[in-house]
Amino acid sequence: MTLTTAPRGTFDLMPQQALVWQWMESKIRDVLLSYGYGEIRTPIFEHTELFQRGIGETTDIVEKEMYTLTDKGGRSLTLRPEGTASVVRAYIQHKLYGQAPVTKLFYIGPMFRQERPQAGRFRQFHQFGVEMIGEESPVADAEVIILAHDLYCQLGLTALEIHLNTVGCPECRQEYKAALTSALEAEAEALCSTCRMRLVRNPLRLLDCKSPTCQEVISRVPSIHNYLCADCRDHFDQVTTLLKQVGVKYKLSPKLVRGLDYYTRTVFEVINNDLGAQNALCGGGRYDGLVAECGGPAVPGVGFASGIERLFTTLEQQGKIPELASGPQLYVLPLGEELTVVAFELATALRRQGFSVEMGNGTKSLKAQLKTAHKAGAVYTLILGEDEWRERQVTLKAMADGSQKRLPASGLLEEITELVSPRGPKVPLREE
RNA sequence: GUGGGCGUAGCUCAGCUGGUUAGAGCGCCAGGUUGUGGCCCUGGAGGCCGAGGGUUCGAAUCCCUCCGUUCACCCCA
Repeated sequence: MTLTTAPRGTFDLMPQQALVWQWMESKIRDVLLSYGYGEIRTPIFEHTELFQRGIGETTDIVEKEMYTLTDKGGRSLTLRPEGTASVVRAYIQHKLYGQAPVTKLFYIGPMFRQERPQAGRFRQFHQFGVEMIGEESPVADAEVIILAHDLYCQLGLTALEIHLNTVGCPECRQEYKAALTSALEAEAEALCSTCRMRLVRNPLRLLDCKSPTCQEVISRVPSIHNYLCADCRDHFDQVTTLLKQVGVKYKLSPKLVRGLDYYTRTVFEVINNDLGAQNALCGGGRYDGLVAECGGPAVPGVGFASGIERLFTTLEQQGKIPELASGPQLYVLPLGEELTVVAFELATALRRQGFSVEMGNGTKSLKAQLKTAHKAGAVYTLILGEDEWRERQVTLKAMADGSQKRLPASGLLEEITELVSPRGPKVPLREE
């Protein structure tokens, strides 16, 4: 059983689906490149410590979701559970801060978290994400949010919500945390057990607890917006102003805090409410302390990560996945075993001219082979039967309307070139 | 890690309160057309009914255990 089943929470992408993924990936790359982001490909695993330091020791990801292994040299390595830490590590390692004031990078690839799978959640899943490092202006926050918005628009998606909030800087957040804690301690009895834990360890995370009784208590608690310092207040106002300026709609979500420790000031999510319980298509925000925390200079950063499986589901729901035909241009169809060799030569010659060509099994009937060609989505079939081959001719049949005509094998290439253009590169003919 | 649903043909699923050789649709293969696909008709192949144990004269059906899967909680993409 285990031998013939992909591990829990993982899946195979079969050829038809892989076409769709290639399509999504190329769209994503097009948009990100046009916004000035360069692709970075980092290792799929890193030193465990990077994630512990970067993401935060008390986060769920680090506490219970990492795939960690010890290699033969005794090093602790971890399959990356997210992309930002690796990008920041590479940024520091390659001293990109010395090359330009602002660095704009994107990544796309698999991530790994050991959680129980459910709708929209996998153990190996795929994300793309952007990181803009070195820019502290709110313009950067706005650019990143608008990029996410525009990218989804480019893909044809509608009815998505942008949820926006700020979690302040370490200073004003500390004040807010204190206020929050004292406000909640009086009512600690009414909170759920995990929230009572959070009250001590990370009171901010308590805000988005889904338990109705907790929410009832939380609804009476002061908002972080009353505790922001002047700079954070100003920063957030400018972000919202910029979004309004370019007509990007958002919802203010004062209880949005996000689960990774590195966020400062702006945090946001893009939500698709039709996705089920795991409805975040993308999440991100500003992380002004992360680069320093990871051993680099004190430079600010902002970015987001977007789930590709969830993007796929959303595209599917909204009917935005185009037909991606994959049938061969030509289907060479020999009748009888003797002509199979001739057909094989012909198919090879056509492939070397860049045409996509499939070939039938010459021991099967014409009818059976035509059926196969039809199912494969062939545009034309080339029938190689004894009758025509006696005169060194083949029958070219258009599958769309069934029309067909005989052609001399010698002039075949010219005829075909007029009908279809090659999909692939020409292989140079070898010199005799 | 916790809880609920579901595991029957390649796929989607019937199979009532246990009762002889386990079914349908789609797909696949072949034939109806001595060399012509799509539509139609006919036939065929294909199942240790998730695995193991138990109850019973008898289990796909009832009970237990395990495995897988799915949804939800926690949390997140």
